[in-house]
Amino acid sequence: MTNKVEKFLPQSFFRRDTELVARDLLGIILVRELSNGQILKGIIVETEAYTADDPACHAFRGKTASNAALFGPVGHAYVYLIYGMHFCFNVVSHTPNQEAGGVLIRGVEPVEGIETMMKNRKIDDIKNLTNGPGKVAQAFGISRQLSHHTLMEKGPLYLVEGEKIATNQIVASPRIGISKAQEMHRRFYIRGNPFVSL
DNA sequence: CACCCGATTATCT
DNA sequence: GATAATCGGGTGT
Repeated sequence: MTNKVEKFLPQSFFRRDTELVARDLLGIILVRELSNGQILKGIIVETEAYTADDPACHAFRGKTASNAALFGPVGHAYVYLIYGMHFCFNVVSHTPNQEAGGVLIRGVEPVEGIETMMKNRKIDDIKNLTNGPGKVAQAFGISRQLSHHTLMEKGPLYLVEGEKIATNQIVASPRIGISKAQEMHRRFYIRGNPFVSL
């Protein structure tokens, strides 16, 4: 009869090497609280790490108005519009001696609020519901309004602890859709999980 | 299933 | 004017 208490992630979790955070975010629960009080939850199953010294990172050419969140406090959200029509959600995380960095959330396994996610996505097929960064954002109702927002406390969008993923179940591979630094293996996913994008 | 391509717009060159 | 950390629909095998 023990109540399962949601444990938030401390700032120290995000103030570490971005690649390590990307690995450790696998298995973490993403929680969305809609304005009507409805809760959406999903387990993070696919991530990508981007650091300021990486040519593929939005922060590589320095701070601008659009990538400012990447330079802001760790444990907050960085949301941007891609290809004029999709939002992508990142978790700001980097070591104290780096000025910027973040982890792109590419895939989650839906846990709660699946009906609402299907409505948001205007599809009925669970396999295509949240297996891609734009799909996650659409299913969870994440737009740029949530950029800069903290993910470390109760609110419209936050992260809580989940099941620990064994190291031997984590696969590293090249990142998707980038034209630079394709040789770096900074995409991580849970082996065999059906909500991994590729 | 694989491959190709158009949609749509903020941001930077 | 070109590009972009994507998606989904179309065509052909």
